[in-house]
Amino acid sequence: MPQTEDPRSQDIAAGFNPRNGPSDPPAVAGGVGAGGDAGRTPLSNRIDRYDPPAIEARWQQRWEDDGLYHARDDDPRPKYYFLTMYPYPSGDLHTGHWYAETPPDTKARYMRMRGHNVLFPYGFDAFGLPAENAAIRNNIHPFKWTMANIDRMRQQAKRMGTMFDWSREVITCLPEYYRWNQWFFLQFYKRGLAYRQKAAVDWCPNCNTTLAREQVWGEDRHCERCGTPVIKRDLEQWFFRITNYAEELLNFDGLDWPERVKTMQTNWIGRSEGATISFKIDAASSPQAAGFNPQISESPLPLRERARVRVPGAASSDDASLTADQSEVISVFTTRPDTIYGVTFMVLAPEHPLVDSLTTPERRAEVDAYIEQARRQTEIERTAADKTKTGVFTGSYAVNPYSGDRVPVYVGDYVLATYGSGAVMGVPAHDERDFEFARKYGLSIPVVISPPDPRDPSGVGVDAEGRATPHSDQSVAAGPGGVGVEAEGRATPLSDQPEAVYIDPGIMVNSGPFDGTPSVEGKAAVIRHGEERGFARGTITYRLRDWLISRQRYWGTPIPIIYCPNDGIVPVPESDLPVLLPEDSEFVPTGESPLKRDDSFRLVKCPQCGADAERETDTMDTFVDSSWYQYRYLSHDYDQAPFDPAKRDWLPVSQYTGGIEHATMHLMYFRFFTKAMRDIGLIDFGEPAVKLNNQGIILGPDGEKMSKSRGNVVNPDDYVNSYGADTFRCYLMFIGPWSEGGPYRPDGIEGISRWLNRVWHLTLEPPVFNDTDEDATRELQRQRHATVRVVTDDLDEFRFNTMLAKLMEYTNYLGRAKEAGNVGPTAWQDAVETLLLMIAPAAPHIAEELWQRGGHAYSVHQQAWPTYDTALAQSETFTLVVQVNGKLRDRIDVPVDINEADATALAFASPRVQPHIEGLTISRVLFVPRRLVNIVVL
RNA sequence: GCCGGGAUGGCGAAACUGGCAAACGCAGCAGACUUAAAAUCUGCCGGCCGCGAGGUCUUGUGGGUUCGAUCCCCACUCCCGGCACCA
Repeated sequence: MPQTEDPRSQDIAAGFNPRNGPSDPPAVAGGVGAGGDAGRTPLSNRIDRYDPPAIEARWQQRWEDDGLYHARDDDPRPKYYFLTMYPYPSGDLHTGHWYAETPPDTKARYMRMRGHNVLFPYGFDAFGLPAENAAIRNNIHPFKWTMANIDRMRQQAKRMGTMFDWSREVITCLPEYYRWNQWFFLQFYKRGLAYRQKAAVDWCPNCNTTLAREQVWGEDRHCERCGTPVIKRDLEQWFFRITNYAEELLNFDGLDWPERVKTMQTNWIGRSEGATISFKIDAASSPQAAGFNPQISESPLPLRERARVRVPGAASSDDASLTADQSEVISVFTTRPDTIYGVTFMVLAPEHPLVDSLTTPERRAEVDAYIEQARRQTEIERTAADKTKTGVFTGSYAVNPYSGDRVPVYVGDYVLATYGSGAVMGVPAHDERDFEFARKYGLSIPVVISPPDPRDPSGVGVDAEGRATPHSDQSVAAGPGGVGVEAEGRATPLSDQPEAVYIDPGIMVNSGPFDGTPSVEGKAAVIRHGEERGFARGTITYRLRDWLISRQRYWGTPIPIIYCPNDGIVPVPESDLPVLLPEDSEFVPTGESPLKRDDSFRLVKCPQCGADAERETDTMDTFVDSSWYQYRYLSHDYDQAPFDPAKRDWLPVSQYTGGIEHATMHLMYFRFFTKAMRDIGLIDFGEPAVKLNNQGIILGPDGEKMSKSRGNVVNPDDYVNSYGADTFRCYLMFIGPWSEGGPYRPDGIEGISRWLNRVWHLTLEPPVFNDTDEDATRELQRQRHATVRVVTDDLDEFRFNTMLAKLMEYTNYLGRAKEAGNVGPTAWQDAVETLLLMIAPAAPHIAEELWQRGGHAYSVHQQAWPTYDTALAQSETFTLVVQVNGKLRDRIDVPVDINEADATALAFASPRVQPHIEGLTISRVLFVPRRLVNIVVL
């Protein structure tokens, strides 16, 4: 048994004070896990006390022996694919797993009782760093470590009493699984969805690997897994082109997903509408003859490629016309084309490929030094929002294609190389960053947008009629200490220098032909103007970056690529898959993947020319594995394709559940993969899961994240051993709304335990029936129907806490009815049966036990969910609330169908109401059927 | 800074579409059972005033709408999450 294999749980249990503790021998000895047929042995000797460990072990064995939870492909009932995020096999099934998995199990069991053929599979996300770290630390092979953990966790998971269909289990580190990761990679490569590129990428110095942008978190840009701040490194890496789907990923039509997730993904994708505008380099100032390096100007701009420029309505999406001659043109992306006449400088990111060629000889030393210091800074230092903007002049000028202004070109590290085109136009009057930059370097700050409201205190340039007035005199020269590289072109006479930026919409001023145009319309007008003349175009830019999947680690899927001196990048032929991860690689804590030093893996012949070649030694991000695992569950040993197309009618996933922390990681990749699979032709739908529900995070009793180092880990085994799985399951659901999570409070579990004990005794010790009272019997029936209604609604909506509250209320009511002994025996029997059916999803073991002991046919989990009749659920009377001026004054029991006249009459007749209305004028009387009467007095 | 979500008894929480605030449970108090304890059962359990009947206040703060507001609107405080020099 797993609990005896785990020395830790024993240690902790020793100091634990359970009700059915070790010193308290079980009522029936030898029942626990004694044998597979224990559940089939009729219980002649009655267990009079509720003994969860004995009951639970027995039923778990029986269910497994019977294959009760195997989902059958040919079952005629409507299919319902219920998926819960599979766990990483860390070695211990902890409270978080219980919290993530037993409430969904409750819902899945409920759906099954509602008549669906429910597939509820489970598996293990088996590749990943911890296995490799354990290998380095303890000299255990990651495979052994992982498989041992899986064996252990599988046993622990079975104690949860879930209806997981273990016959479909998926383990991602097995070649039968990961060969399909490689197969997907090859399909993606064929279609340009997988590509290799050198880029400045995020590197975790602790995990010794690159990370995807999604896996870098927080203000300090730390590794999502280990918390270490990441650094940037220039590396050749493999990417999946998720940005191809940026626009489609913004569309959540038909998806029943939490708003929170949709919002997070929308923000993450970060769509911006604007324009790409080309500024020509002013030939007179450019060091063209000497400085141009054709290699640089011809090298692809990674930033531009990855910014997925799209042109709505344009005939061609090829932006070559804007950028063909990059040596002479700087492209910028702006969301404010309406401010184009306010440009007084340009800033290039230090990594921008034009920086070198634009730097004049006399500026060279300063620019090189600046770039060097920018490179030395960490990502966090560079992107700290409160950092002062810095930059250096390159010596070159660019020409504003709209105004003809000649503006200086700077290099500044506040411009990101990875967004837009890596260059910005500086509009200091209408952009806070540009304003700061201009102040610092003494650049002029001409106002080109005027606030629309003439009474606006900062409102300059709007006349009495609210129309804009020309602003030929708004530009101003440098502030004190300015180094002063002044834009040339138009006159910029002295005037008031704006004290603050104005970023809101307004009226375009000082903007040539656009003067007087509202800025909102001006955006389109400016773009149109530029498009007609070939130096601008409407552009949509996304913040989303392509998914970096290369990992410099051993324990992952080998990327099926060979590098040949003759043929370059050569994909491994599909017939050669899987590329097996070698088992005998040596683990040395050098921070490098063992694959790099494993010649028997690395050295191969080129599949095309036979020359000596090398394999890619990086492995794939483990998020690749989880991007499509739901398909593999359908046919986990199918060897012709990722999944057997004959099983398609399970798809897509009907209900998915998992932690909110995956909103912008797994859940983005998960959607991307399904869309890519659709485009490959494997499936005919574009979203992986119709409905999604997230659970919150269960915290330690101290309200902090559970962690071994904090010592606040709640070990489920302790509670399961003493209270039973049913109690622990229900308690986790009772704590509060499942989507909220929250601290685990160890004392609260007593209440659930008491409740299940009450259910036990209530069921097994029927009332002594006295004279049957018709009213009491009818009330019993009403309570039954009303409870079924509430519990059904609550389960439909994932409201496990209120479902359990209602069941407790019903149990309490039954307790009183039993005490009174005045209900009919048949009605009582129905009432108790219904109770067992309703607790079956949440507390499957005790329900099964009591169901059997009640003489019913096995299994309670194959019964239909109880139905209710709305009419029968309704009471014949209700409590009429009587208010005077909205204040409660009396409550009167009245028939449900009481009419207004009668209700009002009763209200006025009430002795409690009288004193509050006596001598006062009645101004109104309100009657709300089935609710109240409110008497309004003056 | 921007975008979400939230704030209700000693605690976790509930309250349908604007209609009895605090269901259900924990903790606490009192009682029954017991030689005693545990377990179990019963009752009480937001604040203030009152012997009581009852009155009065109360859902983060301040306003508003309404016969009536935990719920809708405005302003604010605090907490949590996401994003953040994204042009």
